[in-house]
Amino acid sequence: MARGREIADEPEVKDFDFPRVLNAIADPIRLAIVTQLAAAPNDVSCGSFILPVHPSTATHHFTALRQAGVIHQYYAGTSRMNVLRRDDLNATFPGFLDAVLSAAAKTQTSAT
Amino acid sequence: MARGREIADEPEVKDFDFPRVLNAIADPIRLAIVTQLAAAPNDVSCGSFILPVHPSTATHHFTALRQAGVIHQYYAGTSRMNVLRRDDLNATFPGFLDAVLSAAAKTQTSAT
DNA sequence: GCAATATTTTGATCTACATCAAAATAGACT
DNA sequence: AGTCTATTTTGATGTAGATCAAAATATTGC
Repeated sequence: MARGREIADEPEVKDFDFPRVLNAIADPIRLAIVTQLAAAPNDVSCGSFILPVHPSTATHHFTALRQAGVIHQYYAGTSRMNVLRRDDLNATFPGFLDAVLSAAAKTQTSAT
Repeated sequence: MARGREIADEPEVKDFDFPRVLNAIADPIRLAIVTQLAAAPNDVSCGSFILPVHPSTATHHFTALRQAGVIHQYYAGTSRMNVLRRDDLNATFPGFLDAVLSAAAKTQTSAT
């Protein structure tokens, strides 16, 4: 325990809003975050993503994903770790995440 | 024939760009257009959609959907008809359209 | 050709948000 | 406490795009 404090503004599953989720992943940078996170075997710290933007801009994108319910974040030491909310998304929007990931893999994201 | 002229800026299937498709349907008005179109038994004229925006704004949204490859448009008399490019989308992004439609049906679009 | 209907184009405005830089904060370690 | 690393917050800027109103265009039917 005490692995790290939770961030409080993640929506519960019952409050998931589909347009908001769509808007969150529609941004190329954020789609890159989601695909890199989905491909990683473990949780990923913010700084480990390969993104073509300034760290402060990346924070903004992580916040958008988190507040839409796409990712979960927690502190681990000085790093902030990111987890894809696969089960929550699958339960609420069946098939959506998988379809997005396979579609994104097909087209060049160009935001790496 | 001469059922109506085609509009020339619709992308071919091979040129489909997933981030662009995502961005197209991420707008609440455009998502409403897609869901209403998917639910309709026949092709739908622009004026038949129930949308909370000015007609000239609707035109802008139809253009975004068309240029992303989500819809096909053709003239029929004084009306412009809209068709969802189901087969093209399914072929390129398998499962994506169905997942979006069922997810959109679950959450209130609020843009009707 | 003229009128009526449907849609688009143009022009203008306004807001959302993606971006960066610099300063501030948080935790780990010595 | 002080330093180092990681990330966020604040502040400022710039641009994309959502919106409406008014004028223009297209097609049908008289």
